[in-house]
Amino acid sequence: MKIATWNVNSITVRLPHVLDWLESNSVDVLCLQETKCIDEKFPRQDFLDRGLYVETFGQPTYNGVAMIATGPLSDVRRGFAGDEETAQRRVLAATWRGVRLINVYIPNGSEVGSEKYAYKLRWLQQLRQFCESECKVTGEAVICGDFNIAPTDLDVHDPSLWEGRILCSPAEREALEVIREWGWIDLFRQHHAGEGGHYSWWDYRAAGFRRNHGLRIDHIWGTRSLAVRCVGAWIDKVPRALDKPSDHAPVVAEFV
DNA sequence: ATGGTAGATACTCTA
Repeated sequence: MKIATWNVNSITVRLPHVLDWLESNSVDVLCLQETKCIDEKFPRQDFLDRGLYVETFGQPTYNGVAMIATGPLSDVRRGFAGDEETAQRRVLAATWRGVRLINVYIPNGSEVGSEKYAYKLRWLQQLRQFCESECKVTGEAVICGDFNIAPTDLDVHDPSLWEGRILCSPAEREALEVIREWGWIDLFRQHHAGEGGHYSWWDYRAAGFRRNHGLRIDHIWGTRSLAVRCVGAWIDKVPRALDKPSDHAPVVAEFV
C-alpha cells in the first residue's frame, strides 16, 4: 500500500503531470491540495476513466483539496464541524480499506503577526480537535498534506535566513507539535532521521529548486500501528523538474 | 533591500 500527498497548485494546469505521475507511480491514495477548482469543474472524468475513485472539496480561485484512490472512499467528511458554507475549504477526511485518511491544506499564514497568521494558529487548534473526533489513536490513520510548516531547522535550507519567519516561527511549530502529540509519527523522518537537505517545496522565485533552496513543509504522518508497517517514505523530486511544475513535490509513504 | 514567479480572476490577491 502506498499513500501520497501533492500540492499541485491548480489541478487544471497540473492535470497532465498528475495523470503521468499516477501512471508511473502505483499509489493507492493520492491526496491533492491547492486544487483551486470548484467541485463541478474538477476533471474527475480523467480519473474515473482510469478506474480511480475521486472525492473533492473545492472553492473558486483558492485552496481546495481532493483524494484520488484505487478503491471506494467511505465516510467522507468535508471541512470542520460547524464551518459556514463560505469557510475556506482545506480539509477532507475519508476511509480507504479501513485506513482513516485526513488530507489537509494548512493555511500559509502570510506573515508572522498578521491576521492570516492568527487564522493559521486558530485553524491548527481546530485541526487537533478534528484528529480527536475523526481518528482513533490506536487505529490505522494517516494525516497528510501541505502543512505549511517546517517542523525543525533540519527541514530548512537556511535556518538563519528563515528564523522566526512564516513557515518556521515558534508559535506555528508549537501548534503543530500539539497535533503531533495526539499520536502521530512523521513517517518521512522515521526513515530519514537526522538527514538534512530533504525538501518538498521550493519557491518559484530566485531559482529555488535549481539551488535546492527549499523547505520540507509537506508531510505524511501515521498512527503507531501504521508506522510499524511503513517500510519507506520519500519525496519525489522528478515532477518538480518538469516544465510548468507545481512548486511542491509529491511525498510518498509505502506500507506492508 | 522586500526582490523574484505562478495561478485565477478581473484590473489584485495569494502563495
